[in-house]
Amino acid sequence: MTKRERQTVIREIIATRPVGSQEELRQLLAERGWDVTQSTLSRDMRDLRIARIPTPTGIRYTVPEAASSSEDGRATLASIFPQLFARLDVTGELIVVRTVVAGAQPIAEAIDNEGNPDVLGTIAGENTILIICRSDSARERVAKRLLSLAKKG
Amino acid sequence: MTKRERQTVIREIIATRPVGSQEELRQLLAERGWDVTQSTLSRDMRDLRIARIPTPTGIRYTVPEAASSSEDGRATLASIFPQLFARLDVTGELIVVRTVVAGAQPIAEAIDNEGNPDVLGTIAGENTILIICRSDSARERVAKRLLSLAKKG
DNA sequence: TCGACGCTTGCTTACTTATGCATTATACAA
DNA sequence: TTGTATAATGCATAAGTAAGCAAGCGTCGA
Repeated sequence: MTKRERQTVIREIIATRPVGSQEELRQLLAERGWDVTQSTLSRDMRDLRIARIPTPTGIRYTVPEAASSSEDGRATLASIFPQLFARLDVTGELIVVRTVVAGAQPIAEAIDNEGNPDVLGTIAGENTILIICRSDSARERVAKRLLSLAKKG
Repeated sequence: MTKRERQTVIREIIATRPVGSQEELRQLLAERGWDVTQSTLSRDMRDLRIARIPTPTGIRYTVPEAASSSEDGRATLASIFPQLFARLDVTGELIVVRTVVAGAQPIAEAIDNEGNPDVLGTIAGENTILIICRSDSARERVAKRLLSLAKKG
Protein backbone atom coordinates (compact mmCIF):
# COMPACT_ATOMS: atom_id res chain seq x y z
CA MET A 1 0.00 0.00 0.00
CA THR A 2 2.54 2.54 -1.03
CA LYS A 3 2.07 5.98 -2.41
CA ARG A 4 3.46 4.86 -5.72
CA GLU A 5 0.96 2.02 -6.01
CA ARG A 6 -1.87 4.33 -5.15
CA GLN A 7 -0.82 6.80 -7.80
CA THR A 8 -0.70 4.04 -10.35
CA VAL A 9 -4.25 3.11 -9.48
CA ILE A 10 -5.28 6.73 -9.74
CA ARG A 11 -3.81 7.01 -13.19
CA GLU A 12 -5.61 3.87 -14.18
CA ILE A 13 -8.97 5.05 -12.92
CA ILE A 14 -8.69 8.43 -14.55
CA ALA A 15 -7.58 6.96 -17.83
CA THR A 16 -10.45 4.51 -17.72
CA ARG A 17 -13.50 6.45 -16.73
CA PRO A 18 -14.71 10.01 -16.35
CA VAL A 19 -13.95 11.51 -12.97
CA GLY A 20 -15.35 14.89 -12.10
CA SER A 21 -13.81 15.75 -8.77
CA GLN A 22 -11.23 14.63 -6.28
CA GLU A 23 -14.03 13.65 -3.95
CA GLU A 24 -15.46 11.36 -6.60
CA LEU A 25 -12.03 9.89 -7.13
CA ARG A 26 -11.72 9.38 -3.39
CA GLN A 27 -14.84 7.25 -3.41
CA LEU A 28 -13.68 5.21 -6.36
CA LEU A 29 -10.45 4.53 -4.54
CA ALA A 30 -12.30 3.65 -1.37
CA GLU A 31 -14.22 0.98 -3.25
CA ARG A 32 -10.90 -0.56 -4.08
CA GLY A 33 -9.61 -0.40 -0.58
CA TRP A 34 -7.63 2.79 -0.71
CA ASP A 35 -8.76 5.08 2.06
CA VAL A 36 -7.26 8.52 1.80
CA THR A 37 -8.38 12.09 2.10
CA GLN A 38 -8.91 14.75 -0.53
CA SER A 39 -5.69 16.43 0.62
CA THR A 40 -3.68 13.43 -0.36
CA LEU A 41 -5.39 13.22 -3.69
CA SER A 42 -4.69 16.85 -4.38
CA ARG A 43 -1.01 16.08 -3.86
CA ASP A 44 -1.18 12.97 -5.98
CA MET A 45 -2.79 14.89 -8.81
CA ARG A 46 0.04 17.38 -8.65
CA ASP A 47 2.67 14.67 -8.65
CA LEU A 48 1.03 13.04 -11.64
CA ARG A 49 0.33 16.37 -13.30
CA ILE A 50 -3.21 15.32 -13.97
CA ALA A 51 -5.04 17.99 -15.93
CA ARG A 52 -8.44 19.28 -14.96
CA ILE A 53 -10.48 20.28 -17.97
CA PRO A 54 -13.77 22.11 -17.81
CA THR A 55 -16.20 21.18 -20.57
CA PRO A 56 -19.78 22.12 -21.35
CA THR A 57 -20.83 18.87 -19.72
CA GLY A 58 -18.75 19.19 -16.59
CA ILE A 59 -15.25 18.88 -15.27
CA ARG A 60 -13.06 16.02 -16.42
CA TYR A 61 -9.63 14.94 -15.33
CA THR A 62 -7.19 13.53 -17.80
CA VAL A 63 -3.84 11.85 -17.57
CA PRO A 64 -1.12 13.78 -19.36
CA GLU A 65 0.04 12.56 -22.75
CA ALA A 66 2.47 9.70 -22.47
CA ALA A 67 6.16 10.15 -21.74
CA SER A 68 5.84 13.60 -20.29
CA SER A 69 9.40 13.32 -19.01
CA SER A 70 11.46 15.78 -17.06
CA GLU A 71 10.73 19.50 -17.30
CA ASP A 72 9.82 20.10 -13.72
CA GLY A 73 10.28 23.75 -13.14
CA ARG A 74 11.21 25.90 -16.02
CA ALA A 75 14.72 27.20 -16.47
CA THR A 76 15.29 30.89 -16.80
CA LEU A 77 17.11 32.07 -19.84
CA ALA A 78 19.90 33.50 -17.73
CA SER A 79 20.48 30.20 -16.00
CA ILE A 80 20.95 28.05 -19.06
CA PHE A 81 22.08 30.36 -21.83
CA PRO A 82 25.72 30.65 -20.78
CA GLN A 83 26.12 26.90 -20.69
CA LEU A 84 24.49 26.16 -24.01
CA PHE A 85 25.49 29.14 -26.09
CA ALA A 86 28.05 28.79 -28.86
CA ARG A 87 27.85 31.84 -31.09
CA LEU A 88 25.50 34.45 -32.46
CA ASP A 89 24.99 36.24 -35.77
CA VAL A 90 22.45 38.73 -36.96
CA THR A 91 20.91 39.91 -40.21
CA GLY A 92 17.99 42.23 -40.69
CA GLU A 93 15.48 41.50 -37.98
CA LEU A 94 16.77 38.00 -37.52
CA ILE A 95 19.18 36.54 -35.00
CA VAL A 96 20.80 33.18 -35.51
CA VAL A 97 22.07 31.57 -32.35
CA ARG A 98 24.26 28.51 -32.49
CA THR A 99 24.28 26.34 -29.43
CA VAL A 100 25.85 23.16 -28.21
CA VAL A 101 24.18 20.01 -29.44
CA ALA A 102 20.58 19.75 -28.25
CA GLY A 103 20.78 23.17 -26.74
CA ALA A 104 18.46 24.91 -29.15
CA GLN A 105 15.11 23.68 -27.85
CA PRO A 106 15.57 24.61 -24.21
CA ILE A 107 16.95 28.02 -25.01
CA ALA A 108 14.17 28.76 -27.46
CA GLU A 109 11.64 27.72 -24.90
CA ALA A 110 13.21 29.94 -22.28
CA ILE A 111 13.17 32.85 -24.70
CA ASP A 112 9.53 32.24 -25.49
CA ASN A 113 8.67 32.14 -21.85
CA GLU A 114 10.05 35.59 -21.27
CA GLY A 115 7.27 37.09 -23.33
CA ASN A 116 9.60 39.77 -24.63
CA PRO A 117 7.65 41.97 -27.06
CA ASP A 118 10.79 42.51 -29.14
CA VAL A 119 10.68 38.84 -30.02
CA LEU A 120 7.99 37.76 -32.47
CA GLY A 121 8.95 34.16 -32.21
CA THR A 122 11.66 31.55 -32.29
CA ILE A 123 12.26 28.44 -34.30
CA ALA A 124 14.65 25.90 -32.93
CA GLY A 125 16.40 23.04 -34.62
CA GLU A 126 19.00 20.80 -33.09
CA ASN A 127 21.72 23.33 -32.39
CA THR A 128 20.47 26.45 -34.13
CA ILE A 129 17.81 28.92 -33.19
CA LEU A 130 16.29 31.49 -35.44
CA ILE A 131 14.89 34.42 -33.49
CA ILE A 132 12.56 36.68 -35.42
CA CYS A 133 12.45 40.17 -33.95
CA ARG A 134 9.92 42.91 -34.38
CA SER A 135 12.37 45.29 -36.02
CA ASP A 136 15.99 46.04 -36.58
CA SER A 137 16.25 47.99 -33.39
CA ALA A 138 14.45 45.26 -31.50
CA ARG A 139 16.95 42.79 -32.90
CA GLU A 140 19.73 45.00 -31.68
CA ARG A 141 18.39 45.04 -28.16
CA VAL A 142 17.80 41.32 -28.07
CA ALA A 143 21.18 40.43 -29.51
CA LYS A 144 22.93 42.70 -27.07
CA ARG A 145 21.13 41.13 -24.17
CA LEU A 146 21.94 37.60 -25.29
CA LEU A 147 25.58 38.45 -25.73
CA SER A 148 25.78 39.90 -22.27
CA LEU A 149 24.10 36.81 -20.86
CA ALA A 150 26.59 34.63 -22.67
CA LYS A 151 29.46 36.43 -21.04
CA LYS A 152 28.16 35.83 -17.58
CA GLY A 153 28.77 32.12 -17.96
CA MET B 1 -15.22 43.96 -27.86
CA THR B 2 -16.99 40.68 -28.40
CA LYS B 3 -16.83 37.51 -26.43
CA ARG B 4 -15.13 35.79 -29.33
CA GLU B 5 -12.39 38.36 -29.53
CA ARG B 6 -11.83 38.16 -25.82
CA GLN B 7 -11.52 34.42 -25.97
CA THR B 8 -8.97 34.72 -28.72
CA VAL B 9 -6.92 37.05 -26.55
CA ILE B 10 -7.24 34.61 -23.68
CA ARG B 11 -5.94 31.79 -25.82
CA GLU B 12 -3.05 33.93 -26.88
CA ILE B 13 -2.08 34.92 -23.37
CA ILE B 14 -2.26 31.38 -22.10
CA ALA B 15 -0.33 29.97 -25.04
CA THR B 16 2.31 32.61 -24.60
CA ARG B 17 3.05 32.86 -20.92
CA PRO B 18 2.46 31.05 -17.67
CA VAL B 19 -0.81 31.92 -15.98
CA GLY B 20 -1.55 30.53 -12.55
CA SER B 21 -5.12 31.55 -11.82
CA GLN B 22 -8.16 33.12 -13.36
CA GLU B 23 -7.57 36.16 -11.21
CA GLU B 24 -4.10 36.53 -12.68
CA LEU B 25 -5.55 36.17 -16.14
CA ARG B 26 -8.12 38.79 -15.29
CA GLN B 27 -5.35 41.25 -14.53
CA LEU B 28 -3.47 40.46 -17.70
CA LEU B 29 -6.64 41.08 -19.65
CA ALA B 30 -7.28 44.30 -17.75
CA GLU B 31 -3.87 45.56 -18.82
CA ARG B 32 -5.02 45.08 -22.36
CA GLY B 33 -8.30 46.82 -21.87
CA TRP B 34 -10.55 43.85 -21.23
CA ASP B 35 -12.38 44.36 -18.00
CA VAL B 36 -14.34 41.31 -16.94
CA THR B 37 -14.93 39.31 -13.80
CA GLN B 38 -13.61 35.95 -12.76
CA SER B 39 -17.06 34.50 -13.42
CA THR B 40 -16.81 35.33 -17.07
CA LEU B 41 -13.34 33.91 -17.28
CA SER B 42 -14.48 30.68 -15.71
CA ARG B 43 -17.03 30.39 -18.50
CA ASP B 44 -14.52 31.32 -21.15
CA MET B 45 -12.13 28.67 -19.90
CA ARG B 46 -14.89 26.13 -20.19
CA ASP B 47 -15.78 27.23 -23.70
CA LEU B 48 -12.14 27.00 -24.70
CA ARG B 49 -11.62 23.82 -22.70
CA ILE B 50 -8.48 25.23 -21.22
CA ALA B 51 -6.77 22.71 -18.98
CA ARG B 52 -5.57 23.45 -15.50
CA ILE B 53 -2.47 21.50 -14.61
CA PRO B 54 -0.98 21.34 -11.14
CA THR B 55 2.81 21.07 -11.05
CA PRO B 56 5.39 21.09 -8.28
CA THR B 57 5.96 24.74 -9.03
CA GLY B 58 2.36 25.78 -9.11
CA ILE B 59 -0.75 25.71 -11.22
CA ARG B 60 -0.51 26.29 -14.92
CA TYR B 61 -3.14 26.62 -17.59
CA THR B 62 -2.65 25.31 -21.08
CA VAL B 63 -4.55 25.50 -24.29
CA PRO B 64 -5.61 22.05 -25.44
CA GLU B 65 -3.64 20.43 -28.18
CA ALA B 66 -6.28 20.44 -30.85
CA ALA B 67 -7.26 16.94 -31.82
CA SER B 68 -7.90 17.98 -35.41
CA SER B 69 -6.17 16.23 -38.30
CA SER B 70 -6.78 12.47 -38.26
CA GLU B 71 -10.15 12.95 -39.94
CA ASP B 72 -9.85 12.91 -43.71
CA GLY B 73 -6.21 13.01 -44.62
CA ARG B 74 -5.49 16.66 -44.91
CA ALA B 75 -7.30 19.30 -42.97
CA THR B 76 -8.04 22.60 -44.61
CA LEU B 77 -6.38 25.65 -43.24
CA ALA B 78 -9.73 27.18 -42.40
CA SER B 79 -10.76 24.16 -40.37
CA ILE B 80 -7.79 24.01 -38.06
CA PHE B 81 -6.36 27.50 -37.97
CA PRO B 82 -8.87 29.00 -35.56
CA GLN B 83 -8.29 26.26 -33.00
CA LEU B 84 -4.53 26.28 -33.10
CA PHE B 85 -3.85 29.94 -33.60
CA ALA B 86 -2.44 32.05 -30.78
CA ARG B 87 -1.13 35.24 -32.31
CA LEU B 88 0.43 36.75 -35.39
CA ASP B 89 3.10 39.34 -36.08
CA VAL B 90 4.75 40.58 -39.20
CA THR B 91 8.02 42.17 -40.18
CA GLY B 92 9.27 42.84 -43.67
CA GLU B 93 8.13 40.01 -45.90
CA LEU B 94 7.92 37.64 -42.96
CA ILE B 95 4.97 36.53 -40.90
CA VAL B 96 5.45 34.90 -37.55
CA VAL B 97 2.52 32.86 -36.35
CA ARG B 98 2.42 31.62 -32.79
CA THR B 99 0.27 28.60 -32.13
CA VAL B 100 -0.70 26.37 -29.28
CA VAL B 101 1.75 23.63 -28.43
CA ALA B 102 2.27 21.26 -31.33
CA GLY B 103 0.13 23.40 -33.55
CA ALA B 104 2.85 24.71 -35.83
CA GLN B 105 3.40 21.65 -37.97
CA PRO B 106 -0.18 21.02 -39.02
CA ILE B 107 -0.82 24.66 -39.82
CA ALA B 108 2.35 24.97 -41.84
CA GLU B 109 1.42 21.87 -43.75
CA ALA B 110 -2.03 23.23 -44.47
CA ILE B 111 -0.55 26.48 -45.68
CA ASP B 112 1.86 24.65 -47.93
CA ASN B 113 -0.97 22.60 -49.34
CA GLU B 114 -2.78 25.67 -50.50
CA GLY B 115 -0.11 26.42 -53.04
CA ASN B 116 -0.57 30.13 -52.56
CA PRO B 117 1.89 31.97 -54.84
CA ASP B 118 2.25 34.72 -52.29
CA VAL B 119 3.91 32.23 -49.98
CA LEU B 120 7.47 31.24 -50.80
CA GLY B 121 7.65 28.76 -48.00
CA THR B 122 7.12 28.03 -44.33
CA ILE B 123 9.27 26.81 -41.50
CA ALA B 124 7.57 25.32 -38.50
CA GLY B 125 8.95 24.69 -35.06
CA GLU B 126 7.04 23.49 -32.06
CA ASN B 127 4.65 26.38 -31.68
CA THR B 128 5.97 28.96 -34.11
CA ILE B 129 5.73 29.20 -37.87
CA LEU B 130 7.77 31.47 -40.03
CA ILE B 131 6.05 32.24 -43.31
CA ILE B 132 8.25 33.76 -45.95
CA CYS B 133 6.24 35.76 -48.47
CA ARG B 134 7.11 36.91 -51.94
CA SER B 135 6.92 40.59 -51.08
CA ASP B 136 5.65 43.09 -48.62
CA SER B 137 2.33 43.33 -50.37
CA ALA B 138 2.09 39.55 -50.58
CA ARG B 139 2.76 39.42 -46.88
CA GLU B 140 -0.02 41.90 -46.33
CA ARG B 141 -2.51 39.77 -48.19
CA VAL B 142 -1.51 36.59 -46.45
CA ALA B 143 -1.52 38.11 -42.99
CA LYS B 144 -4.91 39.63 -43.56
CA ARG B 145 -6.34 36.33 -44.66
CA LEU B 146 -4.91 34.47 -41.67
CA LEU B 147 -6.28 37.02 -39.25
CA SER B 148 -9.72 36.74 -40.74
CA LEU B 149 -9.52 32.98 -40.47
CA ALA B 150 -8.51 33.26 -36.84
CA LYS B 151 -11.58 35.28 -36.01
CA LYS B 152 -13.89 32.68 -37.38
CA GLY B 153 -12.87 30.31 -34.64
C1' DT C 1 18.66 2.55 22.48
C1' DC C 2 18.03 7.26 21.34
C1' DG C 3 17.50 11.27 18.66
C1' DA C 4 17.72 13.68 14.28
C1' DC C 5 15.85 13.60 9.83
C1' DG C 6 12.85 12.97 6.08
C1' DC C 7 8.58 11.25 4.06
C1' DT C 8 3.67 10.81 4.10
C1' DT C 9 -0.64 11.87 5.67
C1' DG C 10 -4.83 13.98 7.96
C1' DC C 11 -6.95 18.09 9.73
C1' DT C 12 -8.28 22.56 8.97
C1' DT C 13 -8.51 26.47 6.55
C1' DA C 14 -7.20 29.62 2.75
C1' DC C 15 -7.60 30.03 -1.89
C1' DT C 16 -9.64 29.21 -6.45
C1' DT C 17 -13.24 27.97 -9.57
C1' DA C 18 -18.08 27.07 -10.87
C1' DT C 19 -22.84 28.31 -10.94
C1' DG C 20 -27.86 29.92 -9.69
C1' DC C 21 -30.14 33.97 -10.17
C1' DA C 22 -31.05 38.56 -11.74
C1' DT C 23 -30.02 42.19 -14.93
C1' DT C 24 -28.89 44.28 -19.19
C1' DA C 25 -27.96 44.27 -24.08
C1' DT C 26 -29.32 42.56 -28.69
C1' DA C 27 -32.08 40.69 -32.30
C1' DC C 28 -36.25 39.82 -34.37
C1' DA C 29 -41.33 39.60 -35.19
C1' DA C 30 -45.74 41.58 -34.88
C1' DT D 1 -42.64 50.89 -31.27
C1' DT D 2 -43.52 47.01 -28.23
C1' DG D 3 -43.13 42.47 -26.81
C1' DT D 4 -40.49 38.20 -26.68
C1' DA D 5 -36.59 35.36 -26.92
C1' DT D 6 -31.35 34.89 -26.52
C1' DA D 7 -27.07 35.77 -25.09
C1' DA D 8 -23.73 37.77 -22.07
C1' DT D 9 -22.45 39.26 -17.76
C1' DG D 10 -21.99 40.46 -12.73
C1' DC D 11 -22.96 39.31 -7.98
C1' DA D 12 -23.00 36.32 -4.30
C1' DT D 13 -22.06 32.02 -2.84
C1' DA D 14 -21.55 27.04 -3.29
C1' DA D 15 -18.33 23.63 -4.67
C1' DG D 16 -13.88 22.16 -5.15
C1' DT D 17 -8.70 22.30 -4.59
C1' DA D 18 -4.37 23.53 -2.34
C1' DA D 19 -1.37 24.22 1.48
C1' DG D 20 0.36 25.15 6.48
C1' DC D 21 1.04 22.59 10.29
C1' DA D 22 1.79 18.83 13.18
C1' DA D 23 1.51 13.88 14.07
C1' DG D 24 3.01 9.19 12.93
C1' DC D 25 6.64 6.19 11.03
C1' DG D 26 10.68 4.32 9.38
C1' DT D 27 15.84 4.91 8.69
C1' DC D 28 20.35 5.86 9.97
C1' DG D 29 24.25 6.73 12.74
C1' DA D 30 26.19 7.72 17.31
